[in-house]
Amino acid sequence: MSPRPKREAARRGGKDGSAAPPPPRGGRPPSYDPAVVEAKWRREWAARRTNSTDLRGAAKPYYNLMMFPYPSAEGLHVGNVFAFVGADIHGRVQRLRGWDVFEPIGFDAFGIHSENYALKVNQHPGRLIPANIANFREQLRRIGLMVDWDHELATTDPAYYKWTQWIFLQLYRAGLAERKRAPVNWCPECMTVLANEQVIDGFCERHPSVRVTQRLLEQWFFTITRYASRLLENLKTLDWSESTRLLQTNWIGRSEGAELAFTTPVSDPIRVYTTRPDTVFGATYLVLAPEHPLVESLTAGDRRAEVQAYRNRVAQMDIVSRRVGDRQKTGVFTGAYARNPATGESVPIWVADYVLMEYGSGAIMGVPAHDERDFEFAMQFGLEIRRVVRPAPDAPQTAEAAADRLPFVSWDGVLVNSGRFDGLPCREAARAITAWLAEQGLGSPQVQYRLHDWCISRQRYWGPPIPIVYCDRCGTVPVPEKDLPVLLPPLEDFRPDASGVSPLARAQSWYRVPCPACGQAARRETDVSDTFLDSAWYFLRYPSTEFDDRPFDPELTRKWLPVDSYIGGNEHAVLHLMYSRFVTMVLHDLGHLPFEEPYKRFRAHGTIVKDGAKMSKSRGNVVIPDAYIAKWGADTFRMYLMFLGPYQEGGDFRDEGIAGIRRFLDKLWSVVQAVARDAEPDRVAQRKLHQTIRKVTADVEELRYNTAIAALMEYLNLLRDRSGLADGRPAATVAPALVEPVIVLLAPFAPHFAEECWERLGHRESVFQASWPAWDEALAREEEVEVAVQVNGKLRGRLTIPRGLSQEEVVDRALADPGVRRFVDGNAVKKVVYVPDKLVNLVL
RNA sequence: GCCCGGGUGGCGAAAUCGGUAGACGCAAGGGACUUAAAAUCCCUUUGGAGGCGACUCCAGUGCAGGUUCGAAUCCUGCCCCGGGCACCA
Repeated sequence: MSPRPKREAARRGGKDGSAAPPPPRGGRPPSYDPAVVEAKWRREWAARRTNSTDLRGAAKPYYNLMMFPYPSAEGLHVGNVFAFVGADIHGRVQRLRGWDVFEPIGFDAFGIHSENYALKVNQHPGRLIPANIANFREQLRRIGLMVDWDHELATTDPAYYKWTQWIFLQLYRAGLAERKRAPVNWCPECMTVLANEQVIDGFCERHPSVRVTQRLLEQWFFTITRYASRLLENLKTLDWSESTRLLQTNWIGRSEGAELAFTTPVSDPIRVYTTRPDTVFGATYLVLAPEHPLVESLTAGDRRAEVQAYRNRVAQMDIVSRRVGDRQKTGVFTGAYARNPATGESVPIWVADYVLMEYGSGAIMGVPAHDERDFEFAMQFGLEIRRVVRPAPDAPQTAEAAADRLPFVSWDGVLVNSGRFDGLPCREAARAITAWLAEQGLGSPQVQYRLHDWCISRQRYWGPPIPIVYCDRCGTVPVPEKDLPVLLPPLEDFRPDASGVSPLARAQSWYRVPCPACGQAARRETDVSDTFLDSAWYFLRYPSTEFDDRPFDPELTRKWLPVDSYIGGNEHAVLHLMYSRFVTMVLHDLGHLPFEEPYKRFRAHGTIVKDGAKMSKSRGNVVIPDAYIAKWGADTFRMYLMFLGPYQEGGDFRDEGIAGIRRFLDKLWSVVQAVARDAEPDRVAQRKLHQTIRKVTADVEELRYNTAIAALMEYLNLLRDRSGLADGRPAATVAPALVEPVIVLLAPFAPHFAEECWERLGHRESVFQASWPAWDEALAREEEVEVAVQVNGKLRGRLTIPRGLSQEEVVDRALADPGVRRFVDGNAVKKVVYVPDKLVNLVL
């Protein structure tokens, strides 16, 4: 890499004399040295406080948020860089357009990832995490983000998690935090609870030979299900990536149906939820989930042993393998019967684990003729299969209808064997039957959601303690707000053990406290809360990091929130985004926030693969950003990441490709050196410049960074051709007006490079004080256009014509073209299709 | 199984409203400069056929059909890849 000659820097008034480059060779323009330029501008930005936002004084606030990283020991991943750079470009564009942009960052430093890593390297997370954060901070600085470091935060900071605990208390007081018994995955080898994602086909992900078991533990839940319909409805009003909206919609999983009552002589009626009340005449049995509370009282004396054995077996199975869908059906008959509310017949009651207690009422009616699973179950146990729907005669002839085989599950059918409802189409019948049963008090329409309550308890060490105290006299007592934060004690031994309770349960001196209500000896909650609670509100904290007496300042919050732009990965589409929406809604309902949706606009970025394959350590194809930045410079790396594919889809990182971006910057650099005040502005280049401004403006708006960069390259190629720089004419010069706007357009992508060029072009202020260039439609307009000539839809020639020529004139000229005439060949033109200034099609 | 997204040159990709397919970049080949190399610059580059040549023709956007003056783009059916959900009644 050839350094820039001193002479050149001195002539241009550059202040940077620190490097001592060798003299230039062969009179070629001095080349660009990113190491020098980038170090210089990092210093300048810090010294001039270029990226610090005046939160109180801002006239046009714009909150540009990116998903804060988990500070791993490995350091910044290329996926992080891709995400942050894309968001940073958006922020910088908005700034150039005159907004006061606030671009904060922080660290999501609590959680099982950090803790497991700490266990692996046998170090305390309390010492590990600050080192990781320091490393991340340095890496983030090096990629040139416009981050306002005055507002950095870390979720592990007591000044932060004090307010995470405060939020728990708000939910608790609002009755939205409940303690209940729930099953968890337990790995006997790790001696810890596993998330569902850590269980692979029933085995522990870290111990492939160890079967995961199920344990029942008392846990804290936030009842997010009460917000299901609101979370769903609001989605329609948000400016979010469609893909993200869909993921959330499916996750909430709304379905419409009915709850029907099957009465029994020995217990309360059994309520079942069904989306197909039209098939109730075909319900030939009932199934209860093994955990269903009525199983006990229903089971006949001689069936007890068998039913109990079955329930025990299921209880021991891990949650994940129980839910594998293609497993053979199992079940056991209770010996009891219930009355089908439609037919009045007695149907047998079974217990089977294909019915889940968490959904609906934990009981279903078995309609084997019209449900895949029920069909399979009935075949397995020889239960009656009664057809009550036939394919509708006028319905579309689908494969299913044509085969006319059971189970027939389509809605496109008419009822049979259903008494007075025979002949009704399914949809109509569903309504009519629900209404009929409702009259008798045996049913009602019902909406169900698949969304589950949010379990926030973690039997782990590395998280914020849940601020609750248990007292024998007063029961569950919240820690008073004045006593927050409940500090996480610095336990040396934070290893989980076989007991299944948090390591904090071994810290007697910590958990033994007087009850806040009565003063008697009591015991702290020893579980910590889920990391997703930390990240559910961090965007509220950024503007208010200076305050230790409030989580978020009302005035600043009103001014800066909700977030104007949030860019992040779809891997957080459901959990993080759903939880932060929920927490925001609750805080709004409690009067703490003036808005109920946290993110006005959300865009999901894509993922980067390497050489066509997913990056992984075992494949050895992980891109380490530092190495590329050291070799090519941060600006080149940033731009390459944005160039390799559409931002919202991701792309394929290939080592060979990055050189092209560097060549582009090198060429632009030499063009900047050739700028001369007195140079003639070239009309053709000027037109292309205005077209480029127009295109880049439109592209960055939609995050189409790859095509924006392509447009800049195209312009540079033309400018070099027009000015004679391409063929190395030593005396070639370029007018400033043809270069300066390009530096501004480029600045969001390559901020250090643009600053340096801007300064060399004679500007004192940062390029980010400039404003986004405007284009002039008149100057951008082409006077001559090329029109395609088709004969019968096939391209037969091209015409260059003045813009706006009439159809007749274009047809005349087309027919005069010998290449076109050959194909017309004396035939009459029957029809002409003319798209002005674009295309003419002669139909013979 | 269900719900999304995608399939375009040797490669990453463009084509924004149904209107000239392959912009931009990489790689490759050829050339210029150089004692030489690197770097740089220029030219060629979808496949096939024809012509000394400027060029011309045919085919072509996963596959098979359809709608249209005209389809990468819209419709129907199918194949493949990626992601999400997954016994949710």
